[in-house]
Amino acid sequence: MATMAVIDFETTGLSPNRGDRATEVAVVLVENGKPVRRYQSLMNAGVNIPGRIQALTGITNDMVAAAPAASAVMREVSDFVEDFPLVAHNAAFDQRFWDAELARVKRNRRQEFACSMLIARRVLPHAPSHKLGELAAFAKLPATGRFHRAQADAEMAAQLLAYMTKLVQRDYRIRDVDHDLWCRVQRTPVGALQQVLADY
DNA sequence: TGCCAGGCCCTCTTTAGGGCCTT
Repeated sequence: MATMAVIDFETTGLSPNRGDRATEVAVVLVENGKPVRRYQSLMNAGVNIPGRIQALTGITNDMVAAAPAASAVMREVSDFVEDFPLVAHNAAFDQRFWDAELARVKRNRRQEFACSMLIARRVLPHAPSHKLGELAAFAKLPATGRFHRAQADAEMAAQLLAYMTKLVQRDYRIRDVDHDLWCRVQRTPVGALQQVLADY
């Protein structure tokens, strides 16, 4: 099975278009559902972190002030990710920050994102919520650390993906559940998974 | 203090509105 890169950003807010910046990034490279390499770093973008965000993530202005420059971290994590296809929970969010922070170091994204939240809505339609933490509890996944820290959330998203991989392998007898299949799943209309995967 | 964005998805829909997710 090809390698996938599960990524998570912590940021100062929701929108890079409104000046929000990344404060931490973590990537877990997974093969056959198992983590094989990890990258994590706080990053200093030289901007203030609002108090409510510091309370949410536990990442303070002092922590980020002592961290490497955002530009250096983005070059490093971009080299780490290479061309591996990306996965994130609510990937539209992480994709916006990945693209925006890469653009600041004159780089471009070279691969597609799959979204574990869109996949979970289809594979786990009866979960009470599709928040990462709620899905982790629903699937009884082992704890990875403090929620809303990049490393813990990337590890949890990787575990969730492995959990959903096993379900699809079991229910549809598809041996090689790869990134292309996940992209197909997230484009599948909600409720139509069985029809779409039955003949895969 | 409360809000901000953007895309998906459902419904009391499609000439729209609002909840869910991410920080």
